Formats: sequence, C-alpha cells, structure tokens
Amino acid sequence: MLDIKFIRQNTELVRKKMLERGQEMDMSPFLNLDTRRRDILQDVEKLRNDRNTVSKDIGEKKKKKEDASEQIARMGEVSARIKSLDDELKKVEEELNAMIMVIPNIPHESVEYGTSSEDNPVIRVWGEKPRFSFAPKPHWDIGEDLKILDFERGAKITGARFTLYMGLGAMLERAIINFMLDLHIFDHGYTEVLAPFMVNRESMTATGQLPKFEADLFRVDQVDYFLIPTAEVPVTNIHRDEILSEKDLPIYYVSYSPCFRAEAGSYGKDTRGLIRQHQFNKVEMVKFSRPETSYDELEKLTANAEEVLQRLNIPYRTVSLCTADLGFSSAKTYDVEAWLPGQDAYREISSCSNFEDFQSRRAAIRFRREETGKLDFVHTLNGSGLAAGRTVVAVLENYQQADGSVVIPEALRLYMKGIDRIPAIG
RNA sequence: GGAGAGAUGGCUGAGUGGUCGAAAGCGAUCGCCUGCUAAGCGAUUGUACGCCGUAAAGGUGUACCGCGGGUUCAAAUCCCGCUCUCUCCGCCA
Repeated sequence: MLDIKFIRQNTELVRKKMLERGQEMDMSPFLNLDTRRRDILQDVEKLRNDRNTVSKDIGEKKKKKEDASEQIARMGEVSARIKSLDDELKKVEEELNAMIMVIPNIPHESVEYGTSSEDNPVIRVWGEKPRFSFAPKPHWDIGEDLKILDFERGAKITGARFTLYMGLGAMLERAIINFMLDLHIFDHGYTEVLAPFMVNRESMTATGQLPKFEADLFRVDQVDYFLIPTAEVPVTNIHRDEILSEKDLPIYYVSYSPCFRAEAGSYGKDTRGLIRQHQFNKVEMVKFSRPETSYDELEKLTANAEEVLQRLNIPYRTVSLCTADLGFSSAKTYDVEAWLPGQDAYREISSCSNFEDFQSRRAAIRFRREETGKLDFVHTLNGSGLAAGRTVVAVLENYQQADGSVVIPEALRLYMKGIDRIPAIG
C-alpha cells in the first residue's frame, strides 16, 4: 500500500500515475475521509485527555474520602461521547483502509508508458533460435507422443488445467527444479526455504493478493486459508511484523513450491498444454533489500533468472513491463520470455519485480538504520527462477529431434541419472 | 479430538482497579574513570497516529501489556469470545 501521508501530499501525482496504469481514480472520496478521520481523531483525543486528567483527580479525591460524584457523572457523559466518536472513527478508518488497500503501486520512473503488453520494450535478446529440418511440434504433441504428459487423465483425476506427468516427464520436471535450486543456492548465494503451501488471510493481504484478487485464489473450505499462488507469499511473510538489522540486508531466499491459481477470467486462453495450469511448480527467488540498493538487486535477480535459461541453452528475451502491464504491487517488472519454437513465440517463463515498500508497508517489514537508529521499510523483490512447468515446455520444444525424441540439455543430465534423451516410442 | 497451563518492552521477569508506558535484572548506546582488557560510576534506551514547529531538531496529545468485545469516572489488572504457545492423553506420516 502507499503511504497515506504521501497520497495526501501528492494527490495529483498519484492520480496521474494510476491513469498511466489505465485506472481512472477520483481522489476526492479519499481526501474527504482522510480529513474526516483527522478531525474525529482530534476531537476524541481531546476528550480522552480530559477524561484521563479528571479520572486521576477522582482517584485522589476518593483516597481523601472527598465527594467526586459530580465529576463522575460528568465523565460518564464524556465516556459516552468518546464511545460514539470511536465507533465513527472506526467506520471511517475501515472505509479509508478499504480504499487504500486496492490502490496499486506507483510505477518507477524508468517504467515506460504503454497501453498493453504490445508496448513492453525489449531489453535483451539472448541465444540462437534452433533450426529444424522439420516442422517443430508444440509441447503438448511432444508430451503425448512420448507418453510423458497426460492431459486427459489429468483432467479425469481433477479437472481441466491439471496435468499428469509420467516417467521421464515427471523426472524431467523434478530435475529442472533441483537444477534451479542448486544454481541459486550454490552459485547465487540464496538460502533455501521450504514454506507452507497454504497461508492465512493476513499473509495474502501483506503481499497484495488480497483483498482485491480473491477470485484468483483457491480458498480452503474448512479454515480461512488459501493455497499459495506463488512461494512469494509465504516467503515474503517470513519477516512480516519484524524489524531486521541493516547488516543482515540484503536477504536472499529461494524456495520451491507448487503454485495454485484459479485463473479466473482466462477461459479460452492457452487451453492446450502446460502453459496455463491451475497447479504448477515454481522455484521462486525473494529478496529483502535496503531501499538504496533495490534496483541493483532487481538487475541481479533478473540476471539470476536469465542464467537458468543460458545454462539450458534456451533462447529468450527480456522485456520491461510497461505501465499498463505492470502487476498490482509492483513498481517495476522484467519478464523473461523463453523461445518456444513449437508455438513460434516467446512466452513468459519468469517475472522479476521490485515492489519497493509497497509490500513491506502492508507487512510491516522494517529495518533499523545503523547511522541514525531510525526505522525504515525494506524493499521487497521477487522473481521466478523459473516456472518449472514452462521450463519443461521450453526444453521439449527447443530440444525436439527429427525422430520425435527429445535430447536432455547437458546441464540437467546430472539430475537425470545421466539420461541424455527421452526416446521416441515405437 | 479430550484435559490442563500460559501469552507483559530487545530478552528474563514483577505487577489483581487509580500514583503503571509499566519495578528489577540482563542486553544495547553515549559519557566518565582506567596504562590495556575487565570491573566500576552516570545517563539514555519502544512503536504508531494526530497536532504545533524546524533547515535539521524538538515539543505536545492519544493509543498500545497476544487479538477483539464488555463492565467502570478509571483496566496490564475484573468479565466474555478468539488466536497462538507449552504439557499430558488419543490419533497419525
């Protein structure tokens, strides 16, 4: 969430920035409530002060066995007024809070203005696209032909957008996950985390999924918990309501988790294959940083994600999301898009974002500055490193062979018991 | 699932209606002292929000003793509900 004081003092700027995101906002209800809140607060605090003073006086009088009934009667009335003002204040604050919690983050000044993903500037392009002597197949055909992906049975077991991996397909996904974890742990200095896959409402609110995007989540029926849509949620919440030491920053975490997304409103999109699933595996990198260095950290984070594809020798490009495409909580996001020859397109495989203090303000994650002793909000960042299912897609499509088999990238063979190929059947 | 105990500041821990934002100890910071270290002495030591005010500061008010309600002129303290932690039993990977 944005700082309420910041909105108050920069109303026009906030309105303009929201417009750049494509969201028109009338700021006057906010300002009216904010003023109302401060007015009530002043009244009620004055009354409380009065009550505190007089109550002390009553106490002393009683001790001296003097009569205080007049004051007691008067304070009874004061208390009643405090109570009614408190009720009103609570209502105003709830309304104000409801408003502020659904205002998205302000895009960083380096984010380009745009109206759709078409406007995302391409920052980098890496790798040579493979050439085929045949028409490259999309991964759903490859997976079914090799009997490693079973979409029909996945749908039978659960429903649409759930997939069953079999044999070397299952092993490939597992190998990819382990390869990525090891890379980030041993080469990039991240600490591995294995966190709960269900979280409570507070955690979802802290990272920004709630209250606005409940429809995108799966909620557990018996308790008010949610299946995580990304490990970002439990991992960022590790330090919720904590004060970190400046010397401990930056903190790097990497975490494997399955991710559960309702994919509300995406009917008809990517209905075939592994691209858009209700459940998929992902390795997520999460950082807590000092504000001064968070944009350097974002560059490093993105480089860490890109390195996975480099080691797998899969072509990709990196784009910077324009104002219209930027996620709710993010101030700046790079998407890494892998080349998928079977679909003749680049597809998102990682999303790396700097949330600045948007999440840490919601989550109350602060650090104490050594120089001044003052508290400040940390900046939080995260990025996929990478989405495992989509990485399987990229391997299958880029490494497919004329005979229908798929070669295992060298970097993964250590994790595949040395197996170098998923053989064609028959 | 059943029974019981508990939750107080950075930590330990006192506090059963007013003098409690909270004793004491530890820790930390600053200063003094000391040949060095240790010890000793003194001071300081939370956060949020509002208001006044400044270049920075600072001042002031309110709230906060797990969370939410209630009683009362007045709640860390009494009452109700909830959450979490611990112990025992049951169940379980």
